[in-house]
Amino acid sequence: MEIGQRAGSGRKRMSRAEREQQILGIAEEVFAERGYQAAAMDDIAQRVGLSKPMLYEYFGSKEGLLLACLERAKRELLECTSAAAAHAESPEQLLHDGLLAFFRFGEDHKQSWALLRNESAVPGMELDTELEGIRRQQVGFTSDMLRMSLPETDEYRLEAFAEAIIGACERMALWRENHPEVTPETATEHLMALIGPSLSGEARSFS
Amino acid sequence: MEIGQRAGSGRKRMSRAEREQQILGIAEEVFAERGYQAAAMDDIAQRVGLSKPMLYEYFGSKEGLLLACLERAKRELLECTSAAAAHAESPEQLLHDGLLAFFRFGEDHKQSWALLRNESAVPGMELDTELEGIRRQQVGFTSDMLRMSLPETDEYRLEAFAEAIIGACERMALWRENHPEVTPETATEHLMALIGPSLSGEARSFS
DNA sequence: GCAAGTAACCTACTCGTAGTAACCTACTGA
DNA sequence: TCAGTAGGTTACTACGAGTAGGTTACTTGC
Repeated sequence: MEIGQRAGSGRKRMSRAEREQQILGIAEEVFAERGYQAAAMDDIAQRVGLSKPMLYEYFGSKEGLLLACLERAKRELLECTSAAAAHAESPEQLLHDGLLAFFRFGEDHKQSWALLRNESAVPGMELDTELEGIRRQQVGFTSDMLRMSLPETDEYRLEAFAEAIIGACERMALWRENHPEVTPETATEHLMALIGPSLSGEARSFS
Repeated sequence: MEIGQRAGSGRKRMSRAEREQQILGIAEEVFAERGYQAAAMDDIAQRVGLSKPMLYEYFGSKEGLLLACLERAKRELLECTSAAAAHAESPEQLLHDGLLAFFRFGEDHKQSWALLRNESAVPGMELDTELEGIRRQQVGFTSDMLRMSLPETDEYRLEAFAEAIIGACERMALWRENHPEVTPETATEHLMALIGPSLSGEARSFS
């Protein structure tokens, strides 16, 4: 069957961990700039300077590769926001700093953000366990911040609030893309104006 | 080249408009149950009882077909919410009724909702003009509701609030899928508790 | 009633890309 | 020095989006 075999001759061999990180970086780049569908595995492999089957060896499938990228990006985002909120001095400022860090993340890590904003472009089930775990962490982290402001509130409502706030953030981040004049500071200020009042004082009940 | 040609013999011919609606219905079904990627044009065509090229004749591409489905679903959603809000008697109730209608939509139109919740699964640019137009309408409609509660507020902030609230709704609707015990009424109550306070009285400013 | 025109529809392809089988080679350590 | 293995390859298959080019059935003017 005449199989040629000179291709890898001059190339550098890397350890699994090294390659994994290198691939993730390049894949994030390609996914971010072309979108999930249009990004071809062959293309990614070529940019890495490797052949396609290696990508499958490392990540199992195209979806698996995307998932790994998303996971890394999400973790980064979570780290940014929680780090920023670490030195807050009041519950209110805690939330404020977290929001601000979130909006700044989009500007400081354009590539990761481009990936995350299209997250749902992942094809089949987004019920990936690993990813869901990080999502839970986000919600948990947000709930924790809220608990400072609303100590008497039941957990269920806290979680609902957390989901709502995360959703609001995501959508506002998207909105900001069409309105470059809206700075992270302004966006944060708007959001604080919307949800701030309910956090200072008892949340009222409408039934 | 021996081209066969008995396939359409017993089938009904339909006018363009008729077929279009029929195709949209079935495509929505297939997209909703399998997701965008996994849905095959051949499969949709077969269920319609038509051959694939006709789908391309009518909608240009797979993405075009999805877009048409989304458009219809979004219009339905907008109609539901605006109809529900029509008989409200106070600004507060206006918002309440709109939110409630939104959450109920997910239960009453499961199929359309399944489509909308995966909206971003549309591959390339989601900058489709038609779709963007409907999105603007949603934001506009929400802004209008808010304007009743916050007559003195500048338009920019109203739009920001609208985007944030829509985002919060979407995310809470997703959250509800993992928590079937949360009724539309409860979800609405949570959201009203979160954003209600800032709508009654002057929105404060954090700087 | 019968062309001529057109709207609706078909079969049979091409082509790109995800994923796989089967094989190779450089480095490691006993 | 050579067995074992981690890292790598080429050359496929499978499948689905999109297309070229032809056919059937309905409509309309004469």
